[in-house]
Amino acid sequence: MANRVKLEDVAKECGVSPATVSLALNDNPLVNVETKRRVKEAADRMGYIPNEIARSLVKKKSQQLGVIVPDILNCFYATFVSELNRFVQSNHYGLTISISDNNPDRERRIVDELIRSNVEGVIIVPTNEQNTAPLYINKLSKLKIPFLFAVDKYEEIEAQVIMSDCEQGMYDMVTYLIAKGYSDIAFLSGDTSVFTLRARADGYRKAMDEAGLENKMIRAETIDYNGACKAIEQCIEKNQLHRVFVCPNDMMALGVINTLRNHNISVPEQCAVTGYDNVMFSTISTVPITTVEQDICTIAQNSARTLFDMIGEQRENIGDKYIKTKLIIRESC
Amino acid sequence: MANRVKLEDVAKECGVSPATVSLALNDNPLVNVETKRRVKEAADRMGYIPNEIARSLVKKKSQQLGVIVPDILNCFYATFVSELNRFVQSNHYGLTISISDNNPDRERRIVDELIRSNVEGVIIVPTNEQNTAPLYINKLSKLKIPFLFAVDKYEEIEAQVIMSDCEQGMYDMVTYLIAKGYSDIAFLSGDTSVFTLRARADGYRKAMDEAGLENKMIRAETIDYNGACKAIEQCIEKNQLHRVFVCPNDMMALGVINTLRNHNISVPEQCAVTGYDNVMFSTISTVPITTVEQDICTIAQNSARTLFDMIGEQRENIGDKYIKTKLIIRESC
DNA sequence: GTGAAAGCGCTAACAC
DNA sequence: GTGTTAGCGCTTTCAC
Repeated sequence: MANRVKLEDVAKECGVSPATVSLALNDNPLVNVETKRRVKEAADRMGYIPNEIARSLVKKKSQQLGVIVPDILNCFYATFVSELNRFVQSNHYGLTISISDNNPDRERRIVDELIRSNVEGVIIVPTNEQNTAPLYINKLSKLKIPFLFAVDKYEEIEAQVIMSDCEQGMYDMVTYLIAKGYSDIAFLSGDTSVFTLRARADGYRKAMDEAGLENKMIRAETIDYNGACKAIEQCIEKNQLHRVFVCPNDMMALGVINTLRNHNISVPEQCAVTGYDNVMFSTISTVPITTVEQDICTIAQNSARTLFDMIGEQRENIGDKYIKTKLIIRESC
Repeated sequence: MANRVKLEDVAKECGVSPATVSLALNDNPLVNVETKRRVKEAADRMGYIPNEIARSLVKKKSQQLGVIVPDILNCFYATFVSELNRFVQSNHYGLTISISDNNPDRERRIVDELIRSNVEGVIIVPTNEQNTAPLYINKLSKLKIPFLFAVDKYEEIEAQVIMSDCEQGMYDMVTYLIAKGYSDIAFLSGDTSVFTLRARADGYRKAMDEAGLENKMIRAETIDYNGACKAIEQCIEKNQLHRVFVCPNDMMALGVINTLRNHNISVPEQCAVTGYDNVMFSTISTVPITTVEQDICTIAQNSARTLFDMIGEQRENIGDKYIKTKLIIRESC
């Protein structure tokens, strides 16, 4: 970062003032075409690279957005970030990607860092931990830095949210299963402190209740692949299998399928299984998994667009958005 | 970014100069303890947040590193980024994560952006495309911005590289298979323009040659799940199955296993299968996959440490590092 | 111990 | 059309 060619050097080389160089390089129409050409040629030849830091300082605009995700190893979040990145880039903004490691405290510190580095807006994908009233909300509001929550939400917090309508998605799934003639439908649940998960359970209950069927909740220790495997092992031991196992995510569905198959229980013939999210795993399973797709691209694009709107118009909350989900029917049920 | 509390405001509030506030807040021992306390209290009370952009400008240090990965959806790269992030953070640096979408041109543009934003060093995970002599190398060198390649490399380029010893890893795997008594061992290959992939094929050949066994290369159109499925379907059609299918990555191994099982060919009894990388998929398969683990954590940490060294000591290339791999034996062979 | 002053590299009025 | 000037918010000599 030392001894770079700067505006002044180019100016001297061309025998004009730094101001003219600045205007020329920014294609200001006021500058004479010939001068512009000369300046640009010189800048190019001298290997001039503008210093964005200096530029940001004077413009009071960093041209950067921040996004915080709990975990980049989770395909779901990774897809979100990937889409968001594309969209933000195409709007000539930069995206600062931060990882909270599912730690609310780390999330808070990241917000601080983002503020210090002058991002113009922040998209927060909540951790899967309870977080009643993060103080950073106040900080961001006070500084008038637009922000919103995406993919999931902290229920107690009043703020713009953009996420899937997970309850409806699960309702659609269970309704479909019932229409197909199934009635012994169990739901693999887990820690209910996470909003989206509770929403999925609610969707299941609603559909079952409406059909007059009995709710059958199976509690997994963890809501992941291993948790599902263990839960099903127990069902098998106790000889309490159900005709359908509805899972709140695809990883669990995969765990259920693999465990059943390893016990020579055929899917979908003896037991049907469904997932949620439509991540890559759901196609890669030995039996492709019927699932509910969250339109993560739309969520990402909507988040970015909304944030840009908030930045431009100083508009605050424009009302939560719940993005429609889509039933993906494959062979596991 | 407007109307924030700044150093000057805190100075006025405390009746001292901005210089003193700056020193106090940075815990300079020259400042009187009592003054320091007063200043800190005021800064805190007034909600002062330092402006990193201004600070970077004057210090000529951005306190940021940049990393470029081809694709954040790939678990492998995601793990790398995740680890790198942790390590960089703990060194009080920020990490700018950029995604090249496997596009050399985009990679070049990102390097430009990183330079403009004054990162102090860059870690590049190459795209899977040929890239004989990216010009950005010269740019970075000329500006004395330390950089290195990690995970994979562009063969034609002279630069610091940190990656797994993939050839040795595959050699170990095939040697193990041979020792186990297998002899009809086929290798699923694909596009050989990628260095790491060619290295794996080389490791296979070396081990087979040494044992005096016949090389059996099967060419897949793409080196992913679907490519592997198709390739195996063809083998089955032509009735050309082999006793062992060695795959250059876990996704392909999974494709092979699922395809075989869907044709009621048992793994590992009738056909054994091996993977490479030890990503999550390899445990999640119906038959846990025997694979070669790339120690991605070590690669990430080594990359960061080396880059920090280069930044600190203006040291250039310190010789390539090839990280040892590890054979992970599971049930697929 | 503290303050005054200069300046990091750039932009944006306002002159000319 | 182009140059002059005054900062953006902070750090860092160097006086006092």
